Amino acid sequence: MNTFAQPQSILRRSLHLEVVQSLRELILTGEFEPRSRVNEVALCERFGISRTPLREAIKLLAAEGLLELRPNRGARVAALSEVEVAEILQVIGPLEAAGAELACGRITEGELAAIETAHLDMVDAWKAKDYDRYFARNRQIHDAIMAASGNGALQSVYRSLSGRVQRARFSAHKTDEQWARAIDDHNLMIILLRRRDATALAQLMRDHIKSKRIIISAAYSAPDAAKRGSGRLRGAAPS
Amino acid sequence: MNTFAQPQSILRRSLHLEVVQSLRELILTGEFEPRSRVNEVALCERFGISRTPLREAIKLLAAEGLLELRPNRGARVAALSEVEVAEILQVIGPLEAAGAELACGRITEGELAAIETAHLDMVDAWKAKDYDRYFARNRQIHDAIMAASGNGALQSVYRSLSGRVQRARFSAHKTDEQWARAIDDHNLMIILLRRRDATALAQLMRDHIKSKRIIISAAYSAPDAAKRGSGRLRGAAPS
DNA sequence: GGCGCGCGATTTGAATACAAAATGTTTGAT
DNA sequence: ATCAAACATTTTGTATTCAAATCGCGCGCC
Repeated sequence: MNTFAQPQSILRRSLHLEVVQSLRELILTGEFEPRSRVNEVALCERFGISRTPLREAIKLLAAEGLLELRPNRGARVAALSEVEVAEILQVIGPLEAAGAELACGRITEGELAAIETAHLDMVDAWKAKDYDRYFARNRQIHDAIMAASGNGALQSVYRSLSGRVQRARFSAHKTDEQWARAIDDHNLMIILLRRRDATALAQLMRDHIKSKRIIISAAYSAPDAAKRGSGRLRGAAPS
Repeated sequence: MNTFAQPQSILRRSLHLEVVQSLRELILTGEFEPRSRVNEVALCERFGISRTPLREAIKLLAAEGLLELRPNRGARVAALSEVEVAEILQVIGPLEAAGAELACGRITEGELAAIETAHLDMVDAWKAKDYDRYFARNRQIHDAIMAASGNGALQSVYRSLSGRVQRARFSAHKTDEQWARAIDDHNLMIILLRRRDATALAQLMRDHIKSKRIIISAAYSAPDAAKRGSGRLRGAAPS
C-alpha cells in the first residue's frame, strides 16, 4: 500500500538544511524584502519548528551573504548597494568566462541541445515580452553553461554570487534596445559554444555581464524604478 | 583605573562568530587533520562554551567548505580530493587574474611598496630555504594584490577558496626548479604591477596558478608525500 | 570458528528554558 | 509642551534538556 518513493527523504536532510532551502527561496523570490527584519519566532511558527534549527539556517544564509547579522539585533535580508552589486558582477564576469571556456572543451551534444532549447524559449519569451519567463530561461542557460564546465567549485561559487544579485538583475528592467542586445549576445553565445570557440566565448561572457552592470547602474540611478524593483510587489500603483 | 580599550569586544562579537574564527584557525593551521571527526562535546569543553554556538559555527564552516556534515554522523574536517583541489585552483586563477587587473588601475604607491617589501622578504626566505616564511609572505603578497583590487566581494570569495586549498598548497613541496620559477613569476609580478600592465599581469596570474596546480597534482601522485603532507605532523618516520 | 542480531553507550539533532540586550512606551520633570 | 529617563515588553543569545540515531560490543546461532 504505502508506495512512498522516499519515505523519509524530507526528514532525512537535517532540518536546518531544509529550512535553509525554504528561507533561500523566500528571499530569492522576493517574498522577504531587502532590509526587512527576520523575526525568529514568527518564522518558527511558519515552518513549525523550534528556534534552534532556524538560527542555524540564518547563520548559514548570513555566511552566504543573503542575510546580514547585527549582533544582538537580529538578522535582516541583505540589501546590496549599487557598488556591492557592481563588485559582485565584476567577479561573476571572469567566472562565467572561465566556465564558458571550460565548457567549450567538455560540453556534450545533449547539453548543447538543452541550452539551445532553453535559448529558443527565451527568445520566444522575449517576443512575447514575458519578462518572468525570459528571466527564468536566461538563468537556466547560464547555469547550464556553468554546469557544462564540469567544475563543481566554479558552479557553487557562481550560484552563490548569482543568487545574491538575482534580485537586482531581475528588477533592473532593460530598455528595448538593451534587451535586443542581450538576445544578440545569447545568439552569439550559442554559435560560439557550438564552435567550441573558447576564447571568443570567454570574451563574450565578460562583455555580456559588463552590459548587465550598466543596466543595473542605470536602475539604481533612477530612484523610483529601483524602489519599485527592489521593494513591494508590482500591482495597482497608489493614487 | 579601568583603562580597558574594548571591554567587551571579545564578547561583543557573538560567541558563535568567535568560535568560527577559532575553529577556522585550528583547521587551517593543521591542528585538526583532514577527515578527523569533530567531537562536539570535546570542543565545547575546550572552548568553554555550550553546544549551541558551537553547532552554529560548525554549520557555518560546513557551508564554507572547511567541514563536511554527515547527517546524524557529525562533522569532520574536509579532505579535498585531487580533482577538488584542481577545480578550486581553476577558479582561483581567473579570480586572481581579475583582481590583478583591477589592482593595476587602483593600486597606490603605499600598497605597492608594501608588496615589494613582502616580496623581498619572500625572496630572502627562499634563499634561506625557510619554507614557512616563504609561504606566509607568498600568501601576504597575493592577499595584498587582491586587496588592492578594491573589490570586497572578490576578496572574500578569494579568501574562502584560498583557505580551502591552503593546506594542499602548503604541503605540496616544490622542487628547486619549480620554486625558482615561482620566484621568477613573483619578480615579474612586481614589475608588471609597477607598470600597471593589467593584461600581461592577468595572464601571468593565470599561468602562475596553473603551475601551482601541476605541483599539487604531482604531490597527490606521490602517495607517501601526499599522505605526509595532508596528514600528521612531520617528524620521525615510522620504521 | 565465523557471522548476524540485539542491546547498551555515545553522540548528534531538536526543543525548551533561561538570561541579557535592545526597543518602545509611559511617566515625570523642566 | 517637550525632552529625558526608567520601566515593561519584545527579541536575541546561550545553556540545558530530551529524543533519536549511530556505533561498539557481546551473545547466540549456523
